[in-house]
Amino acid sequence: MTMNLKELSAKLGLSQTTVSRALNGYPEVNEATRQRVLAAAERHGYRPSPAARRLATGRAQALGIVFPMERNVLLDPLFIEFLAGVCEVAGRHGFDILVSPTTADQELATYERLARDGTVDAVILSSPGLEDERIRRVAKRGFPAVVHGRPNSDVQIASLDIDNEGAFHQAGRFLAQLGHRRIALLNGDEKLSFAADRRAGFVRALREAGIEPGDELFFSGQMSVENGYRFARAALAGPRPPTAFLCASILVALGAQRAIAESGLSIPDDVSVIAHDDEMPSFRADHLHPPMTTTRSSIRAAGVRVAEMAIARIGGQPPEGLREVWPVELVVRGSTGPARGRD
Amino acid sequence: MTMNLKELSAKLGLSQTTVSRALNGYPEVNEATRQRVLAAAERHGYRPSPAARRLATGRAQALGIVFPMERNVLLDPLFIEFLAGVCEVAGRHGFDILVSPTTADQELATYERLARDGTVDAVILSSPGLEDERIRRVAKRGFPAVVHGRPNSDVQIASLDIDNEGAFHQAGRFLAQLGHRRIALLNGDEKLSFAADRRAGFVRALREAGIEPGDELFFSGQMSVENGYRFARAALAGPRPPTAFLCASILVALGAQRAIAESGLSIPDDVSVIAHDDEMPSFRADHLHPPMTTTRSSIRAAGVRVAEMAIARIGGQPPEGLREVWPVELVVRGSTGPARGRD
DNA sequence: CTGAAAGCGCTTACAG
DNA sequence: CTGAAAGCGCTTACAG
Repeated sequence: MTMNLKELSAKLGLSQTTVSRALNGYPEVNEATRQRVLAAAERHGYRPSPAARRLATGRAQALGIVFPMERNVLLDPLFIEFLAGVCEVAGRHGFDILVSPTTADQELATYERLARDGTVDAVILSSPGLEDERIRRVAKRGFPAVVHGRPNSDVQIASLDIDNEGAFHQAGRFLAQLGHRRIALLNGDEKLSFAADRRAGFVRALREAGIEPGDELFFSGQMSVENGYRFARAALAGPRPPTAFLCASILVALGAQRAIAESGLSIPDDVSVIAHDDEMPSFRADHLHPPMTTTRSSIRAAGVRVAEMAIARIGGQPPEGLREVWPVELVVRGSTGPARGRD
Repeated sequence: MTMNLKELSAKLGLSQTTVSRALNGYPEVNEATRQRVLAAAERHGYRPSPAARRLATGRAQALGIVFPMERNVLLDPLFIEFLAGVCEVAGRHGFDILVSPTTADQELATYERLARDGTVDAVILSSPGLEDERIRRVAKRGFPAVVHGRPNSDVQIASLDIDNEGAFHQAGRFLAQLGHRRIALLNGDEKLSFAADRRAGFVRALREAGIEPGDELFFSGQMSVENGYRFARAALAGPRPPTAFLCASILVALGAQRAIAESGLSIPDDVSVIAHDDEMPSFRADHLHPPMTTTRSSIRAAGVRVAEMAIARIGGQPPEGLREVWPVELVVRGSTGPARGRD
């Protein structure tokens, strides 16, 4: 039916061995022979069977991403941008992406299945809920894996994270320098490490500026428009209404903007706003009104780099050299300004 | 190294044939034998090699989704919800999901590769940019495939779409019944069929209500917050400011809300707003202020059903019976009200 | 530079 | 109810 190695070799009057070698770019093949083989393969539309190759070589030419179905952090729109980045690199290298659905209680089992099965050559641990056990077990197997996030420093595993602590430290310091003393933090879910890190950076900035953080200005939860709205509304209605907001995402900021407008306040005259910006094409910080000051880091670029690291690991590169923490840039736009002397 | 069929059979003192049959639930195996085999497999942590099984059977136990990297419709946050639905079903049936990245010019080639390779057992054509050639070629191969969207009626292929025409007809009629005569359509990119269908439904509603659609109230483009803002602003600044907006998504409506507020108008007293709601957990229509009237259809449920259809196709069910168009519900909430007599 | 042959780990007629 | 053997379509020592 469909052209396979055997038939192709027969047509060429060569052995399967030689044809296989010619096709796979082995050096010991006569150049004229190789050309003949390549031409014939092209002409007959020969495509090697991935299943057979996989069985013979033990390599899958695929990257695995486990998709935990209930963990709504990953159902987050951000995930698609990250995936786009991973796909970009994978496509360039001829790798497929296996998105393996799983429930939370089976997550570890799914990783181990992928690792043992040979269904994929490497696994991307893409989730901010970094329970150490999961990472530790994957790392222990020595199976190529890359964490998007921050593993404990004693675990031998490739990883990429952004400097969440530094980002919100920078943002907090900037607001303090503008004279803000009451700054609300509209954070992501602080059970997740990225959000905890951001809080730590923000608190450090406050301390350095001599501001004692008041608990009523801390909010944490899923990064959604409605939480942004709810949190900002609560903050503004409280006993010490903030003059500035630091938001975990553009979506959160969108909700906050609305609450601020409803309170009759304007940005940046009455209230300053900074948001973390993962560079989602559908909600661009520079298209908001006013354009928003952000801590910026492309989550798509992170996907690109994580995939590159995964492929490097497959190629035999050890995890030690593959640990990166990206600095985050503060991009000052129109949503921030000096605090009004209402303190 | 790792436990395989051969070793397991040796330990049991049985042939590979019998062990394989016991494991795969074939009826002709003695029940006692089966129990013994199952127990041993469990005890030794035996997992059959997917590559070997695939080579032997020709089935991959995987569903393919081609991910066109530039087509930003798919980079859309909606895609992740759709994918979540697909994953849910795939997981239940023991299928993996292969997300195959591709560039627009190689899209067809990627489908055909997946179809021929046996890398996947079925393909999900998940994109609103339904060029007929692509679908027609996939359909012609007879390879199991399901379209998320509306193929031409003469193409023999399984498909699921929502009734976009009916949805916006319903929404348009509802607004007209409330007395609105100047209604702005903030549509998605009308080169894509879902958006073209929505426009058609809306125009039909206008005609039926005796309203001649004024061109300056039609807007079309990527469904983003900023487009919602830009379009609504332009509409409100025009010579015939609308008293109602029909928006292609919650994101678009979010932008429109903001433009409306900036114009000093309030919802629903001055202006009514309806949006199409794909039920993204991060932007819930009922959590907006005021809660938004929507045409509602769960894109995640669509993912679920599309995956089920794909698996049915793999099971041999012919495409003829697998064509569904889901009705869309109009959910009336607080963002719509009677038109003020300003006309 | 080329080839014959074994092997990757399963499934499945076919025979008993 | 069970087994010996061929086959799925590749790759890769090993020999020449």
